[in-house]
Amino acid sequence: MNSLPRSFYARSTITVAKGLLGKRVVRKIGSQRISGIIIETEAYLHKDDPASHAFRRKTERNKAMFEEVGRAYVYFTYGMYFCFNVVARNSKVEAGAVLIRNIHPEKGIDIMKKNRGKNNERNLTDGPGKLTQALDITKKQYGVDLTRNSELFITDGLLKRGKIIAAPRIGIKTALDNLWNFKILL
DNA sequence: CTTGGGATGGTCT
DNA sequence: GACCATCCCAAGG
Repeated sequence: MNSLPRSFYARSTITVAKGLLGKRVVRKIGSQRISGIIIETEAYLHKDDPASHAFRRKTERNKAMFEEVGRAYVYFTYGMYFCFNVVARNSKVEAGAVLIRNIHPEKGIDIMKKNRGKNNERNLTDGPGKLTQALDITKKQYGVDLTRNSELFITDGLLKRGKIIAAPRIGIKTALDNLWNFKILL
């Protein structure tokens, strides 16, 4: 299965956030392969989104949000966890990214359990900090090109259609009337 | 099932 | 010096 092309990510951030639902995240580490189906995402925009890291200005941390679409934006948060985003925006705006919040584990479940230090399959990847732990995504993956079949990429999934639920984004205190958290019913 | 507090450190003001 | 796009565990219903 081939990676999604750059053009997939060169659309409005909200469109891409919805479009990523049902797609497959693949992590290759040596001969090991871990994968899961994306079931929850969030869109983060630019100047019109006070909850976004890119709201104020381009900085060392958020610069990926302003650079090439289809690459990974990884950041460290709460002193302990990494969050994995996909850079996505149309040509009219300067910054944007989609946070991957929840994936349904597919391949490499034993490796995920080992990476997480947990055996409970239910809590393996159902949160942005949990799935980066399970897939061993850290700042080393900052800026990785997700359109190439290398260490980390995204392909078409098996899910073609499903009902999408929009809700306020999690863990933020502003812009709560923007329903930019998206989930797909399996 | 839900709630609340602590862990922990980079980033921005 | 304050703020986090979080998670875990323990305690209560």
